[in-house]
Amino acid sequence: MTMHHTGGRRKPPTIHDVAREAGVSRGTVSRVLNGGHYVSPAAQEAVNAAIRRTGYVVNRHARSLITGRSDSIGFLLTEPQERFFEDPNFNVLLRGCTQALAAHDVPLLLMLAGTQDERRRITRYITAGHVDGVLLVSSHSGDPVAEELREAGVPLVACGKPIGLGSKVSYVAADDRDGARDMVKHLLSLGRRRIGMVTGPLDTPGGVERLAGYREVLAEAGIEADDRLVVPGDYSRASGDAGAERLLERVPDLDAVFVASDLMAQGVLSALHRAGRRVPEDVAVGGFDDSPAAVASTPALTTIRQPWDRISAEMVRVLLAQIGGDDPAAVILPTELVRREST
Amino acid sequence: MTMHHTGGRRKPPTIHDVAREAGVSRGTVSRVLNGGHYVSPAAQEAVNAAIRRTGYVVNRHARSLITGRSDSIGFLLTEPQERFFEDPNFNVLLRGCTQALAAHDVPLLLMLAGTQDERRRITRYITAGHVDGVLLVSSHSGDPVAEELREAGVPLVACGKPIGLGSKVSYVAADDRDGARDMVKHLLSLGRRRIGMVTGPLDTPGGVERLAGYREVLAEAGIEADDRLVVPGDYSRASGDAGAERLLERVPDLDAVFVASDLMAQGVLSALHRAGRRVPEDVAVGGFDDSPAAVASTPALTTIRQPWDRISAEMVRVLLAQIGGDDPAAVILPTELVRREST
DNA sequence: CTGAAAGCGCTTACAG
DNA sequence: CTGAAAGCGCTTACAG
Repeated sequence: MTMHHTGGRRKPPTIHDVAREAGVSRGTVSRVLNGGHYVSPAAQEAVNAAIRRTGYVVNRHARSLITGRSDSIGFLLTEPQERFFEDPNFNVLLRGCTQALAAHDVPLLLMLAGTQDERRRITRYITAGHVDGVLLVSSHSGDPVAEELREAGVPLVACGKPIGLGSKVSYVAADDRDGARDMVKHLLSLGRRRIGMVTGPLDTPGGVERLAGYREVLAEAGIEADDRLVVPGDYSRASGDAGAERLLERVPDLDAVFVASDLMAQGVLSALHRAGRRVPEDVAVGGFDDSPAAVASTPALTTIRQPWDRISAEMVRVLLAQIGGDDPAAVILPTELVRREST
Repeated sequence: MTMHHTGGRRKPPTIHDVAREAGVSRGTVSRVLNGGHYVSPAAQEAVNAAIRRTGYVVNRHARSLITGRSDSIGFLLTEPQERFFEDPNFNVLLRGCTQALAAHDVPLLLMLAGTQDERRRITRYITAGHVDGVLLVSSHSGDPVAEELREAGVPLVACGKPIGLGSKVSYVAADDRDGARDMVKHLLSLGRRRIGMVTGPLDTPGGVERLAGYREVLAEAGIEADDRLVVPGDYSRASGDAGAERLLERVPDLDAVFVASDLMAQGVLSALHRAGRRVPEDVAVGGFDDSPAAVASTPALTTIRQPWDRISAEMVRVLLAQIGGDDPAAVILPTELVRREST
């Protein structure tokens, strides 16, 4: 079947070969390639047959050179990468985006920009037109990259609301506040009244919104706000562990904890275990994310499911629309309470 | 600083602009861009200054069109993706490769090929020259993709030894057999004698090698082989759980289990817990990978650390060398026993 | 509907 | 060391 020898990378057929094979001009081949408008059925067919016979695949570099589009999308991760990679949600997101993009036959370039230097280099690369648009995932969303890209006119959609950019930048996010509300209402419905919270980083929209939801529901239930019940976390397991310790010190009789991520909730579980508290008998624990960590924990975590598959699909949809000329748009997706053993 | 208006993506400067600005020909600019050979220091400097002033960034499409190289690398994931994405090692690997590549200023294209169809499409894409080389991660390594790519002469390095391809294909792997040996020796040194094993998939080199290491050490210790002590797993948590159940049925007095992955070991821990066995008092459990799951487990897992950061770095190094003309090479990296609470 | 031709931005022998 | 010129593989008005 293959005529070339091992290691020899033969020259792929060009549009010229296809044209010769089909007995038409290169222009006609190109027209078939680009939607088949203004092409007779006969020519259409001849070209398609020739493409099949020659195994022709378009040279994207040549095409991009003239169209000025790269036909590829960047998946840009800024700020502390470790945190993201540790986070199982990240996987689902990355996989979802890659798949959604593959369905449109557009390759995804993975770009990591953890340091100031890398950020500068990648911004340059992007604004030079090497990708048609960017899916942006950054934690601390005061991120200057978003603003720079927006200003350079690069189509962009962020995962989560970029702080400070309002709706000038497209984004897709789960309804963090509503999710938090659901969880705290659930805890209240169980009869818990001294409900602590380990928050996410408060310079992120997710962190802020989940805390806001928690406070709202307690206020609505007529429970007085108590600052000792709120401790900050950074989405890491360790911060959950430390947070629970502090909570226990300050409010020994607390009967529930709402934790802003499942990973932190694992830490909370450990701390509670060390302190001899039973979950959920003594202390109910609610997480956020419905990540694999939620099922892996003992006891399995009651949590808030973020619709990651939908988030990734929407990010891709909005980005492609924007590349096609649409204006920026924000998409907020509902969450869902998943009850397990920890409450 | 920026003169363009929001949303307007202005045309980036070309080599022509730089040439005019520097007062030289385009050829000279190109020579500076490509290493500065045969260029006078004066011209060199003038060009560099012009590049800085204009903010010029090379158009890779134009360059690739003529060089025939894409200056990008594909990270190809074949077979069941879910499993990989569930696997924390995958993250470390992907991140490591992206970073190592970024250091060489070459972008990484993430390619998922879970279905037959996708595999065909992506193979075509790759052999058409859209990437200069491929980092291949596939679980069941009877994978036809590896053979196809090799035959097409695409530079390729696999993660783990591709079954059946011998050393015709480059690969980088941890020393699975030696790691397994270390773990089983450790278990023996603790006085355990009825040591069960939950294997990985036996159509993967890792699965085969870890089992081989287990058997070797038991044989060397003069312990008679007992097939009831070996149950198959597929690296999923669920298969670990099920495997431990079967082990317990068949050999109720077993005193240790060597599990071929940390994720499966989590499942084993659950099953043991349900069965009322204490770990490590009644049954010692050893994992493999030193993934985050190892620390997240209760008790924390004694395990075998795979040097993922080195693996990714080596994969990139070998691939770039091969693209540069080197012959394929295999790299085997040592593992390390990490003692925690489960043994 | 279709062909001939120009041109995208770059690199690379080829003369000097 | 340097410029002029050809050409990489494609798309896109432009005439027919």
